[in-house]
Formats: sequence, structure tokens, C-alpha cells
Amino acid sequence: MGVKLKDIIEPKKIDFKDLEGRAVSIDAFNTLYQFLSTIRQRDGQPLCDENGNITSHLSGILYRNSSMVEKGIKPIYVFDGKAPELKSDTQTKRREIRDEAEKIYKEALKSGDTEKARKYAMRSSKLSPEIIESSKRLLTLMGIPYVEAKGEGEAQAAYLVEKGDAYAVASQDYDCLLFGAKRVVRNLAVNSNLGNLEYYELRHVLHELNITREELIEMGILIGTDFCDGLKGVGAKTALKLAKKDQLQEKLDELQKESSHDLNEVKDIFLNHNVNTDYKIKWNKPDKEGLVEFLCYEHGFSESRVVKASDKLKNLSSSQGSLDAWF
DNA sequence: GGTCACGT
DNA sequence: ACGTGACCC
Repeated sequence: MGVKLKDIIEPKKIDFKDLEGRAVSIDAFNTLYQFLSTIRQRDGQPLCDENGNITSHLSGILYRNSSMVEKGIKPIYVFDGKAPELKSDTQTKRREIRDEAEKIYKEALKSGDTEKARKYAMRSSKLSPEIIESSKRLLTLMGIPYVEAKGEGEAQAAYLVEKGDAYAVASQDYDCLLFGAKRVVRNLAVNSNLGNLEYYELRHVLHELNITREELIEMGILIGTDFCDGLKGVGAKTALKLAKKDQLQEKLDELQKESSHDLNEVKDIFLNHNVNTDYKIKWNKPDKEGLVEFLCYEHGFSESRVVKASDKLKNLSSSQGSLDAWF
């Protein structure tokens, strides 16, 4: 979900070429949810190996990343750490929605309503420990680094950009802008060659809206975030008007009266997020034999496809393509 | 979502 | 060269 800023910020259209040779920090949970919900059979059932283990996410990770690496993009995945206490309401709500969707999905599957089954299956995706562990294992075999966040992945991904370890954050959510991500890319996927690759620069967003980052955060709080409901009736456009009229604080006070959360704490989540500063990023050559072992022998993938994907990853290592290859 | 085959 | 759809596991 995340904060709804779409109505007021204008994306710049960019091309894969603009990301060539650059590292991109990717919110892993965000991506995994996307893969789990969309990579399915027509009746909504996920891809599975013969033991019943879900493999949709492995398919997504393998093919998307091998294709991105082939085009010169260097992915870094960021996994969520511990969610802030304030997120628990949102998490409970999401779990309820998922459980309900799962019930409808199972019923529709039984009654043979394929279309309905698929629709609700997509909303029922859960990230199990097995899915997270197998994703990390696959990334390692592919030679793609990942970072464990202390808190929210989006915040950690933004930190990587701040430190210069990544050029931009790739995420579908706008939250990373509130977390201070200097550059954000949306819709980063293999098919985003033409048209739908969106690029946002925090500096430009703030300049165009003529607001500060703190005001953007306050607007986000009024609109509603994962950490606290917003003020009823306030969307992005209204929030922007409030900022222009210098009425954000007034409305925040109003929201504070009815909110069970401390809004200063919410603000602090965005401004002073606990991040992991002790990470190492290194791209390695893919472990082709390991990939075949893991994906083909353990999870029933086609060997020719896996080998092909593995070969696309070959240019992936820290030294290659950069100056230190000469030293 | 990514890929491939098959269509125009 | 692009568009559609089946299939991937």
C-alpha cells in the first residue's frame, strides 16, 4: 500500500539505458508480494514443485534479475527487519484481508469458478519464512547481494542511495520518498523498456511542490501511512493545499486528538529510521551448478531455462565494468 | 511476471 | 516488427 501521493507528483519517463551500469536497491518484500500474487496459473494456484512448495517467487526472481543484469542493472535486495510497533494495526488489518481472500479463493477453486479463484488468490499471498529463506538462497546463488534492514526495507533502501551504494530505490510505494530516498524508480520490470518506467527525484518533487521534506512527511501523515490512519477526507491534493496555506500543523493537531498514536513518533519513523549501517555489497559470478541443483533438482525447474538465465548473469561481479579492474 | 511460439 | 495467449512449476 503505502502513502498515496500519485495525484500530486509527476513521474519522469526514463529508459533502461538510464540505469545502465547502476546499482538499484530493491525492496524485497514488496517485490516478493508482487511475484506471489501475479505469477499464477489461470485458476489462481501458484507455481509449485512436486512436493507442493511454492515456486512463483523463485521464477520471478530468476528471470527478472537475469534479464535486468543482462541489461546492465545491478540489483541489491533489501529485506525488512523488525516493523515499527506503530505498524501493527496495519499488519493486523492486512492479515484479516488476506485470510478472508484465501477463504473465498479456496471456495471458488472448489466450485470451479476459475476467474473468481484467481482474483482472490492474488490477494491472499503470504510471505512465509520458507519463501523468504528460499529467496535469499536464490539471490546468493545468482551472485546478487542483499541487505538486512533493521526496520523497514524502504528506509534501508533509501539509506543505500544516501550512502551512494545504490543509485535509486526501486519500489512501487511512494513511502521511500518520505524515508528520504533521493531517487526512486517505479515499475522496474523486464517489460518496462518502453513507456511505464517512472522516475522520481526527491529534490525535484520537493522543488516542484515547493515544500520541504518535513512538510511532505506531514502531508503523508494526514493522507495516511502504514503507521497511522490519516485525517478523513484528506487526500494528496488537499494535503498539498494545506501545506500551501501553512495549515499542516493545525490539521495535525486535529488528527492527534482523534488518533491513538503519537504523531511525532510517526514523523520520527520517517526522519530517524533505525538502519543497518554494517552491510557489505558485492556482486558475484553466478553459481551455475548451484542454481541447477537448487532450482532444477530441488524445485523442478527446466534445466535449459535455468542455464540460460545463469548465463545472462555472467557479467555480474564487483570488479568487472568498473575501473578497479585495471588495478 | 517472464518467456516462447505462433499469429498477422 | 509487434500482439496475443499458453505455459512456467
